[in-house]
Amino acid sequence: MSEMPPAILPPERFQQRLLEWFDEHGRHDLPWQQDRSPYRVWVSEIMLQQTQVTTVIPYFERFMARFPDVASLAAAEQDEVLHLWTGLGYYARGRNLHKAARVVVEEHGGAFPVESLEAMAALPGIGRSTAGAIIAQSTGRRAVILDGNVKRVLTRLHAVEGWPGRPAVERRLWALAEHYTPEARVVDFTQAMMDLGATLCRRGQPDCARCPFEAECLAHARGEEKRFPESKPKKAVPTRTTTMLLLQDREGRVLLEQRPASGLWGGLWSLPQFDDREALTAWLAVHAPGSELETAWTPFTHVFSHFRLEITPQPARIARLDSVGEARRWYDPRDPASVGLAAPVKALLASLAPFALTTTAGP
DNA sequence: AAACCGGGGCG
DNA sequence: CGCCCAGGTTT
Repeated sequence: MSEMPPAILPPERFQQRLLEWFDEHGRHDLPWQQDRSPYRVWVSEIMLQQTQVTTVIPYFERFMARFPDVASLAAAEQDEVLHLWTGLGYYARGRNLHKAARVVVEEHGGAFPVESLEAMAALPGIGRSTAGAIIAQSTGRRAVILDGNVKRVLTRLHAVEGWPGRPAVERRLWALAEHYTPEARVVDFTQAMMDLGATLCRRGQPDCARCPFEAECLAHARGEEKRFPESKPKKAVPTRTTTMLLLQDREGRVLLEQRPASGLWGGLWSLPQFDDREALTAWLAVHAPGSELETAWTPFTHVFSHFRLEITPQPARIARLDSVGEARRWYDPRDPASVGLAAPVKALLASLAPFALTTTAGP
């Protein structure tokens, strides 16, 4: 122990008061609290990473009915696993769950390596906190957890400044979690910390009046409980620009390109994109000679989570194009093919449809 | 509409 | 390491 966190309450008193609260107000009859095998705890923890308890319960029950143990899960086809995951979201976690089951069977003889935090955390989809939760809940051995609920409780109790995603803040929170975690009754203690965060120390409307730590909570003393944990600093999002080619043939059909399988708009169909007008005209000269450029449309902005994309639509006309090659197709706005379209492309094509009709019907 | 969430993957 | 991502739910 290099640096002791400031002791608001000695850990023994914190534990005692938390467990008293848990005995009376905690959740004791969740499906994964019966028969706490590593397998059942693991599946529940992975499901709970992304979804609330009430939603998870029916998924958990269906999952256990079909895959009662790690061997049956490892033997299954990935498609069936993902089928049972449908609606939960984050399908990468369903895939990791399946992968981890196979690792447990093939490399650990079918038994979860619960004697080793490192071995647990090496399994796909299991990090430090989830590894700690599985070990604590399934073996009762002391292990520390730090999920979103625990982070919220600890940042408020100690008024920990800074976004918990920052490594320095996260280290502090792990030290605090270490500090408070007992040797005895670890199953109840970890569940109690999560329950406290989920039911009283909520993000939006914390119920401080019922909290066993109302008198000690530093954030509450300052009247600032809602300020903790600090939210992720939102950085100024950069703006990128692109020119999209709206190449129409005589019938008003539009040339589309399929995006690479991974990355932004992976596998979706989009308009041919260029950094600027010069790149676009150069491409046209090679691939669609005889095209006539029309006046560019007014640029508009499509917002992503991490950048803004300013799109300049550049319409052009061509009499005929002999071959469009692989990963390109003509798209008829009046008879849309059922393909995935990038959102702004869909909007552009929709705005195009009436225009195409009038021009083909006109003189 | 924005914030949230644990771990994986990438530069 | 620092940053981004997934994708459905909550606020």
